[in-house]
Amino acid sequence: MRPADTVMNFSSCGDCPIRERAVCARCEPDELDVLEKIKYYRSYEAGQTVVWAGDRMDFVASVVSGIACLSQTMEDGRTQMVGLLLPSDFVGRPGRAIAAYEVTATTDLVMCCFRKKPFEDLVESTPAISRRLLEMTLDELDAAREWMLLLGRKTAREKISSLFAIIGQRSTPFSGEGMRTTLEFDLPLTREAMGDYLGLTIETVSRQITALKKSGVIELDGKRHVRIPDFQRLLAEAGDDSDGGMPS
Amino acid sequence: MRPADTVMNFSSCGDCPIRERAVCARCEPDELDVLEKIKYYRSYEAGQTVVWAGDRMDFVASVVSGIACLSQTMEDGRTQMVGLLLPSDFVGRPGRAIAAYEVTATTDLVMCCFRKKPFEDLVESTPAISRRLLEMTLDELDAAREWMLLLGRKTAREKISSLFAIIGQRSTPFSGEGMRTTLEFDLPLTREAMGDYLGLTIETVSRQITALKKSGVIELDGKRHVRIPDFQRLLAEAGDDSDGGMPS
DNA sequence: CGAGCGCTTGACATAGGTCAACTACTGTGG
DNA sequence: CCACAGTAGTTGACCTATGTCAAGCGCTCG
Repeated sequence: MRPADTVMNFSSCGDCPIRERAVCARCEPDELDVLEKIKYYRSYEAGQTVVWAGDRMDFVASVVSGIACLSQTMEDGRTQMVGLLLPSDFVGRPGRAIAAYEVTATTDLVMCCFRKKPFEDLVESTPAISRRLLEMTLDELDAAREWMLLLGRKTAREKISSLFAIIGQRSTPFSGEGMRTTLEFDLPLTREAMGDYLGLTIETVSRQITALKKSGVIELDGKRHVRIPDFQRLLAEAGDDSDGGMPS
Repeated sequence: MRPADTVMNFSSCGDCPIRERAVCARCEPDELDVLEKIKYYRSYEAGQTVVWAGDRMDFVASVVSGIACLSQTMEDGRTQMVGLLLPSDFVGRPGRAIAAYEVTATTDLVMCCFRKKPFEDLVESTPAISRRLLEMTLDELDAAREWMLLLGRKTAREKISSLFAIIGQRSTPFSGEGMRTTLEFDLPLTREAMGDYLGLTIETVSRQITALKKSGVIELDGKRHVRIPDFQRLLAEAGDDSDGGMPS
């Protein structure tokens, strides 16, 4: 089975949908020209594995569209997601040849890949890239630490609420109009992926979603479509001090 | 009460004990000269708070000696440690004015501080610093993700074993001689700090330590001194695939 | 139609949390 | 030197949130 032939209705970095937020966001036109030369696109179908932990990884990449998961697995099969990669997020570590985590496509996925060696050289020579990379890495570190609080100290109900708050906020991109009170989105994750992300079993995920529905915090339309009638209420359930858990 | 007057038996960057690993590790002598001008030392006693979450923070710093903890607290008081800062680790985020986490001195602590604005300018103008900072941030991100697996999926016994494995390895600095089978160190953390780090209560920490002692995985001398007769056995108890949980 | 997958629900088990008592130190003041 | 109080840690009894195991539903695909 071949990678999905995702429609790509753009051709050059200038029209790229993640131009403003990806690792190349700060590049000047001449720097983009250099990037163009070493970049190529790859598509994956939902469910496919992009890289296995321990594999040699000869590229780094930006997520262009779709969602990818970064996860870690213990010998006995317990797994923990350690990152949820949305469009513009960066995959791979410059300077490391072997992938530390498994990367899987959760939905159909398009990535903009750069061959590793040339990209590493560019990081060294192009401050616009290395600065942006540092900034993005610091953001990821903050997100990871936020997640540590969730994993270590929150209850199952708070965990689910937090996840919905994050997905809700990120899937209503820059609707700057303050915090809209009502919100609607499709869950891009299976119950199992949610469990792996939250450190819960699939059954607990299911039960807590049902419970949140019963108390009116969320409304479901089918299994995947979620409506949040009162976003502040959701944040309260998440145990968050009103910022939805995404420090910037 | 004033900060502890810790003995500092070095005076310039050239003799600094963390010269090889800190954010300044890659600097040339002339670059160090610039750093010298904006640096100053601060000491804290065990237990003191270095910065409160939400406070304005006008410096960034390297830990020179002692141990600091980074932690996050929810409104109702639940707290989670999100970082254990050992000598050479970096504190603060360039580009951010407000501290996102609380920083406390767990032992007596000496930090090499840089005023924030001049340091940020240096990061922009000195590739040796920005590169090292990126590298250190990526390492921290890896450590945070390793910790997410621990918090989300490990049992209490595995958590304690993992913590001991990490402290054990880091406190036997570069004894390159492979993995010595036996190992000995002092715990720099109270039971409470361990609980906050591992997402456990103090009682569970205590019980699991007792249990590990009973099964002969560890030996105690007083409350704080730990001896590991068989390090491989400890790693096995930690559920780690033999690397002690510190990817580099 | 049957198989398989994603999800839900129930009954039950248990790891870890909670509450409370107790020990062992350590420092303070009389 | 002796209370004394305060801090750090341990242990026990009990409780509950979450995991485990098992059954079943409602899709979609072949």
